[in-house]
Amino acid sequence: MAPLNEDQLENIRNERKIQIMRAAIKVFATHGFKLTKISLIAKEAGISHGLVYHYFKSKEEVLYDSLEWAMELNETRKFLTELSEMAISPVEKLHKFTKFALSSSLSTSSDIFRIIQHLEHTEGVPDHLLEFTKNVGMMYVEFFIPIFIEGQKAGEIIQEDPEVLVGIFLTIISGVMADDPGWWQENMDHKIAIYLRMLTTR
Amino acid sequence: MAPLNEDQLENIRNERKIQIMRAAIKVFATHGFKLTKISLIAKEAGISHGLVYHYFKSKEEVLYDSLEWAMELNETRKFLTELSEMAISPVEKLHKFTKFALSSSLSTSSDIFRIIQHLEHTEGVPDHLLEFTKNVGMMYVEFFIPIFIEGQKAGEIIQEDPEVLVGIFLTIISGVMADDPGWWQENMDHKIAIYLRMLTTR
Amino acid sequence: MAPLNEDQLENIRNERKIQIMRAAIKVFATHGFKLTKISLIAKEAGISHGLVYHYFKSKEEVLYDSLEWAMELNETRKFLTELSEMAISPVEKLHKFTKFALSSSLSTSSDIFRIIQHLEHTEGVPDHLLEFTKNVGMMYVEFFIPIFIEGQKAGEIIQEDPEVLVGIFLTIISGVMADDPGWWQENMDHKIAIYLRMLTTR
Amino acid sequence: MAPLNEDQLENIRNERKIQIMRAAIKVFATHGFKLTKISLIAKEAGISHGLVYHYFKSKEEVLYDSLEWAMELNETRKFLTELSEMAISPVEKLHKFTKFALSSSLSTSSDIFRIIQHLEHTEGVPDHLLEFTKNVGMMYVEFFIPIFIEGQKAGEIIQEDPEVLVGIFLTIISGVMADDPGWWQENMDHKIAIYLRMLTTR
DNA sequence: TATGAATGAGAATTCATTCAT
DNA sequence: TATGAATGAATTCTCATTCAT
Repeated sequence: MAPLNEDQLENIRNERKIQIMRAAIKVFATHGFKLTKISLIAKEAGISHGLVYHYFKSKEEVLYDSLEWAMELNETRKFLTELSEMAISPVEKLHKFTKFALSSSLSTSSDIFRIIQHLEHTEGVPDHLLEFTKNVGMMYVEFFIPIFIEGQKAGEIIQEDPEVLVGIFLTIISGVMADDPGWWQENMDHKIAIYLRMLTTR
Repeated sequence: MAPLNEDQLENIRNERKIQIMRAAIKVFATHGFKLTKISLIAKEAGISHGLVYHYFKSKEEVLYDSLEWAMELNETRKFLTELSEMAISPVEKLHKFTKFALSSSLSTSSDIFRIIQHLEHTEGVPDHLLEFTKNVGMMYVEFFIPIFIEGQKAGEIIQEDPEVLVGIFLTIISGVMADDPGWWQENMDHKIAIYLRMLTTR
Repeated sequence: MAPLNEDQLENIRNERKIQIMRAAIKVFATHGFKLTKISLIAKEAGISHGLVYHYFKSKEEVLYDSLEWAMELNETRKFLTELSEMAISPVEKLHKFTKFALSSSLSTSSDIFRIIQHLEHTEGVPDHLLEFTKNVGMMYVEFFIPIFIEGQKAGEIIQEDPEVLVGIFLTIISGVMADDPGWWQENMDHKIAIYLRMLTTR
Repeated sequence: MAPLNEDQLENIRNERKIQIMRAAIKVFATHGFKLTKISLIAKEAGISHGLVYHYFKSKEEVLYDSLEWAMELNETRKFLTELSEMAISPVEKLHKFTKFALSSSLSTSSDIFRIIQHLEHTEGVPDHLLEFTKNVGMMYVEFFIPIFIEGQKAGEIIQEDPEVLVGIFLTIISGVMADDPGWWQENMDHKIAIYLRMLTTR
């Protein structure tokens, strides 16, 4: 067999990396940074722990690269894009988003959420990671502000400072996702409807 | 010189123990069980790490005793009692409670909340601690159910299964307290008012 | 470069384990369980203390596995088998055994003896270890009873309850091995001959 | 009441010291030096652990002083003196001594034995303690040599180098005392009689 | 003289990281 | 690229010793 050419090698390398990062995201989300053992990531990825250090310099780099990678292919971002293009009312958009956030507890996107929340409450997080988390938060806010304004224009959403409303809307979702998403799984639509009453006119 | 008499010793012992437990609650709330270092509790309490083991058998006992102690003097419990006796409407009670929960972020009561949430999401927590956390949760639910029913009778609160309403009300507060209480400090009354709209009739 | 193949790894692993167990037996024999420091075993084995935990879960497991391993290759057991097949008189067998036991003071077999005695006089030894020690003791008794009976039939050994005789014979050897085997090295045959007079007719 | 005079104070002081030393001998005999906790001695003596340090500089001094004290009032020494004055045959003396040694397992004298044996097998024992142990050993040897010679003259004891015989006699007793005195308690006279057969003519 | 509170050195164990193969 | 052997820093817990009262 001819030796693999560089591109192919690069591909293999990338796939290995992705395999590790996918595992890392999952494990970091469950245990947080400090309590995540490299050996657990390795096990989850089905490789030896030594190999992790061929692709990443340190545990911290595993985290950082994994987050970056996860954000790039982020389903949430995709979901937001799709959402923005849907022909439904603003409040229906909020409903859909909330449902997505709470029900996707097993997907990468909620894992990212959880990791970022961990980081925000952790001391000694390196600057570039902190900045990263801020940016992610900002992305959401900037996405929802126009939707809220639109909702207010349509008379669906109450007349309050949109930033405050988005803030309430997102901190609560974020808190709930981190705290007890399980509770919401049953009768989710109904519960979300109640939840959104705080924002809607009648 | 005569040794200290029994009362004096008892006092020192009690005060030291409380001093340690107060520190422990704070540190456990910040870092969770596993990541809390005894040395940090000791530092926070201003004593040597060895002394902690003079008063407690193990890190786990520090946690358990501290939680028990904190629950006994629990401001939340006291607050609930006072609240139940106030001559205000049910919704106003919910408002007051929410405000108390979110504003007391620097006090012991929110620390307890946070610790218990940590424990609930942690594997390998010993049974007696798990039971403890369940009981605390139950206490809140049982306190609020009657208030919601009363509110529904008065036409202030929407006609939904009270258990579901209490569930939403408490999971959100709990999640928010654990996640980002800081955000709520500014303009708290206003934000709470919006928050409660999800429960209230118009 | 290719990683080591499975056989090579298995070899390294086994050799290291044996290297550690050999060191452990020696150190446990000298200091007993509690006072044996893992760091000392590691030093004796020429490795870092961390590596011990790569091969064993805990100090207790080091002890247990080492004993098990030592018993399997146990020279004493081998010696007993050989002894039983020798064409010599029962009393000569006792002589040979005693000599073996006392002269092998620097070998693994007396170390095992010593460790087991330590364990028998120690509180809080886990059950599986206790059982282990009992079995070893029983093995010896069961081996010697027939030899004593044979000696009695041949008129070489005095007519007393064989169990009592074996008991005296073994407790003394065991005590002496643990206490002061050095004293016996000089003129051993002569001393043993005197020792055995307590059992023999004339 | 008049204050106690100096002699009385000295007496109290001495009694306290003795109370501690008595406890210490017992505990050291059971656990050996390193594993003996000062707190356990204190408990056994019914005092606080702090008080031990009023009477002794260190754990080591507790051991040394206790041994010295125990040797001075030593029942064994007394027993030896009495024994030497008894109007019985040398072999009967050996029998009586053996019985005393093995049956006094609950008395101070066997505790001393055990402690000394511990020390002999322990590294890093300070010189003055080592010397002490040697002297004790010598005392026994010197006491028994004449008895053996007398026994040989009387034709009761076999014609061998008395030093060797005393050596065998004492190392075995010492070993057995340390190892498993319990086994001998039942039918002791009978067992001792067998034991002494190794020394006696027929 | 007496107590037990307080300290800190030392030992078991875990785990990120490096390295030989 | 891949493995897991090897190291050592960090953390929990114990206990001799000191000290305030």
